[in-house]
Amino acid sequence: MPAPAKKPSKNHAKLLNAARALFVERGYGETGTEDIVARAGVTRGALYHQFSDKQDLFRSLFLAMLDEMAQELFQKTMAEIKEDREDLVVGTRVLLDLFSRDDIKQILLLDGPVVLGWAEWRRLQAPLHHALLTHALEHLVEEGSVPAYALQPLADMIGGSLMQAGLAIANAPDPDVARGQYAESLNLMLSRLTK
Amino acid sequence: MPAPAKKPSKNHAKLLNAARALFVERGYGETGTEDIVARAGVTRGALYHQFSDKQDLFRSLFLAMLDEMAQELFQKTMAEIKEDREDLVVGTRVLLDLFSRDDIKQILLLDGPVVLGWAEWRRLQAPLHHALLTHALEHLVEEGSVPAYALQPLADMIGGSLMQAGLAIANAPDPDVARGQYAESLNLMLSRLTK
DNA sequence: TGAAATTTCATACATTCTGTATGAATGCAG
DNA sequence: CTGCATTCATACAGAATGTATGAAATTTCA
Repeated sequence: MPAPAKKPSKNHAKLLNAARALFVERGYGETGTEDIVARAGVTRGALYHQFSDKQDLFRSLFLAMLDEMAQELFQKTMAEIKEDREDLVVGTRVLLDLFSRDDIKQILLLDGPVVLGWAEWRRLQAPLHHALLTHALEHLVEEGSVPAYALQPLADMIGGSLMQAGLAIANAPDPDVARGQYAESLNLMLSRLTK
Repeated sequence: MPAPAKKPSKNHAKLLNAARALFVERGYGETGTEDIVARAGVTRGALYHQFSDKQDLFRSLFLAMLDEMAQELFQKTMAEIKEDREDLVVGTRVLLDLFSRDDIKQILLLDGPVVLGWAEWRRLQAPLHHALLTHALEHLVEEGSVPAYALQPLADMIGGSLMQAGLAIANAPDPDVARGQYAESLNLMLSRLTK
C-alpha cells in the first residue's frame, strides 16, 4: 500500500478554515495563533498537534488552495475552449479571475512569497503554471515564433502580469470595469505575442 | 520658509543602514528590533525615538530606497539612450537590473507589499513607474497603437513582468545567464507590443 | 553667559505572542 | 481488560514589541 492514510482530524479542517478567513482579513503577520484557535473553537494545543508551527499551518493552507485553484482553472478553462489554440487566452483570463479573488490575492500572491520564501513559493506554484502557461507557450516554440530559451522567462513574466493585474482589479474602486480593462489589455499583449 | 528642516540625527542614518542590511538578510518579519539596534550600535530607545514603530522604520527605509532607485534609473537610462524612442526598452532593462538586486528584491518587491499593504505600496511606487512606463507607453497611445484605457493596465503588467523577472534572476543558479535570457525575452515582448 | 526648555535616548517595565512540556482523556489492539 | 498510541487542553518559558520614565545633551533666548 502506498500510504497509511490516517483519517484527517475534524480539527484539522476547522483550523484551516479559520486560518483562511483570518489570514485573508488581516494577513499572516497580523493574525495570532490565539485568534485562529478561537475562531476554530479549539485550543492552541490542537493547533500545535495538527501542525508543527504557524508557518506549517500556512503552508498546508497554501497547498490546499493551490489544489482548489488547479481544479477550478482546469475545468473552467476546458469548459470555455472551443478550438485547441485558445488555451492561452482562455486560461490566462480564468487565472486572472482567480488572482483577483480576495483569498487568493492575500494568501497566494502577497503572503505566500514572504512566508514561504520566494524560491519555495515558486517551486510549489510551478505545477500550476506549467499546466497552463508553459504548455500553451510550447506551441509558439514549436512553430519557431519564439526561441526556446524564452519559454520560462515568458511564462514567468506573464505570471507576473497576471499577479499585478489581479491585485489591481481586487483593489480597484470598481472591480468590474477594472476586470474588463485588464482582461482586454492582457489579450492585447498576448495576441501580439502569439501572432 | 517651506520647511523647518531639523538636522537629521546621526542615529537615524545608522538605524536605516542597519535595518537595510538585516531586512535584506533575514526579511522584515524575522528581524527583531533588538538585532537592528545592536547592529546600529544604539539601544531600542533610540529607535523608538527616531521612528514611531518598526513599521515606520521600514517605511522610511522603503522611501529612501525608492529615491535612490529613481535617481539611478533616471541617470542610467539617460546615459544609454541615443534616440528618444528607446526609452521603453532601455528603461525597462535598467529597471530589471534594479529589481534583481538583493536589497531591492527583498525590501521593495517582497516585504514592501506585505508590510505596507498592496494599495499603499502601489501608491508610493507610482511616481517611479509613471516616470518610466506610463511616459513611454503614451507614445503608443498617441500613435493609436494601443487604446487609452490600456495604458494603466499595460504599465502594471509590465511592472509585474519586471518584478517576477528580477526575482527569478536574483534566485537563479547563474544570475548572469538568467539576466541575458530574461532581458532578451523582455525585449521580445516589448518589441511585439510597440510595433 | 547662564538658566530654561527641548531634543535625544538609555533603562526598566508591561503586554503579547510563539512554541514546548506535561498530563489527561479517548480510542484502538491484542 | 490492559497496554499503547493519538488527540489535545492547560500551564509555562522565552522572545519580541511598544511604553513609561528619567537622565544627559543640546538649543534657545533673555
